[in-house]
Amino acid sequence: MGKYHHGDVRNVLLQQAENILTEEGPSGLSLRRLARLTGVSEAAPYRHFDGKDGILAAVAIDAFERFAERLEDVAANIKKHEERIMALGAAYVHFAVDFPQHFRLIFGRERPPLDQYPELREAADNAFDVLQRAVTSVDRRADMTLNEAATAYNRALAAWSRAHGIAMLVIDGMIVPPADQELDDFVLGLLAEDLTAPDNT
Amino acid sequence: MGKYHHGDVRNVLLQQAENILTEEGPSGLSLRRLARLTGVSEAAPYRHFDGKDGILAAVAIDAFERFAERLEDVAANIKKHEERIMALGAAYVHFAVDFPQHFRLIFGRERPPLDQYPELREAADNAFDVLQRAVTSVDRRADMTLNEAATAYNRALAAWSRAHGIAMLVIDGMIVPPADQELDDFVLGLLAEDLTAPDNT
DNA sequence: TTGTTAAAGTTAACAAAGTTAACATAAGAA
DNA sequence: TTCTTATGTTAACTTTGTTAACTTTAACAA
Repeated sequence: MGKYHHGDVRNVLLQQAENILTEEGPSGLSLRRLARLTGVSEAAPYRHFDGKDGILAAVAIDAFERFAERLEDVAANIKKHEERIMALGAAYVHFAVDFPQHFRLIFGRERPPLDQYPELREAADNAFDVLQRAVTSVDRRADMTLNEAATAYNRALAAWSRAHGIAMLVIDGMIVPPADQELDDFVLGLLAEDLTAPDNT
Repeated sequence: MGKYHHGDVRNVLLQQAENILTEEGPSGLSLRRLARLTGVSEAAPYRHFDGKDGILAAVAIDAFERFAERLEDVAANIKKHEERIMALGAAYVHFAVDFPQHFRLIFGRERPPLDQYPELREAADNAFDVLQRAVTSVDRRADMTLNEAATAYNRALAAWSRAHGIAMLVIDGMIVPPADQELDDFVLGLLAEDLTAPDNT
């Protein structure tokens, strides 16, 4: 009775998986439910994916690519180094807020192990390379001292971890961005805080 | 045949749950397995906890308390305000590294909803209060202007999110602290980075 | 002491999930 | 055409969360 070989099952499954993820997160994504929604038998997904982790990996690859795209867009359009770092941080958080479940998937425990999915590892590495390059591009001069290079690296880590922390806490609802302010401005303000400076005004 | 009322089942279950969590994370924690390990029937845990979420909540409460204790210890022993913020950040990350699964539990999606477990909410609020107080204590003067208060708040958020980001990325293996440096020093260095400063040395 | 009751166990069952095995069909190569 | 492979299907097995129904123990009132 079922239509065999309608040729698009893999894509339909993936799209449905996206939908479920977006609405309910990885925990709501059950293979059987996915199959039912797609109108296919409950074992069919196994013909196209390596079990549940396989599907999650595929979705995560997609998410990484979208993430990297966004960051690249921002990085490409801003010439000044300091500004670019900041804008990247804002874009990082903005992505998390726009696609919280995707963000959680690519950074959380539900993400399938990178070692088992080479394409996933590639997608992840690519996304972080975009960050790394954009943050350190100006600083990576041939005549850098070791010390300077280390400092540039540290700045990259600092920028990254700050953005990441804000992103996590915001999508977890532990930090609530003020309603009367653009999200990006709020983030830029937090990124710019200097904890070593004396606290006047 | 089974010994009835040996009186300590709840505690034993909780301790075993701790063990499993520490070793395998929340996903490895199955109620039935827990019961088997404890040497009790598979439905017994339901007499002591409100299902799986109930057990997770109990473990999370414990984790929050340990977390808050650590932070309080640090905060109490450092008088200078700037130093205290930094030390708190380091302690925050240190806790995450020492108890990654606990940290993930109290901040991740596996944590049962706070609204359904008042004691859990209380434990969470308490932990964050410790942070908030320690970071803003000096700044919360009666004669503060609105602007000054807002700035103090922002500094608290900035410190928190930075520490949180570092913690997350380190326990996820995306940032690897240098082996030749104390973890605390590494964290302090990252916290102190000022992204707005020009990048010399 | 006895009888009652509530707490703390138990077994047995249900539904849902991931997964695999065994079988069926369609498409395309030989 | 026939054979092979990719793609489906159904049916089973295992584990898990959960609940219902029953049993035992401890505590306590009479």
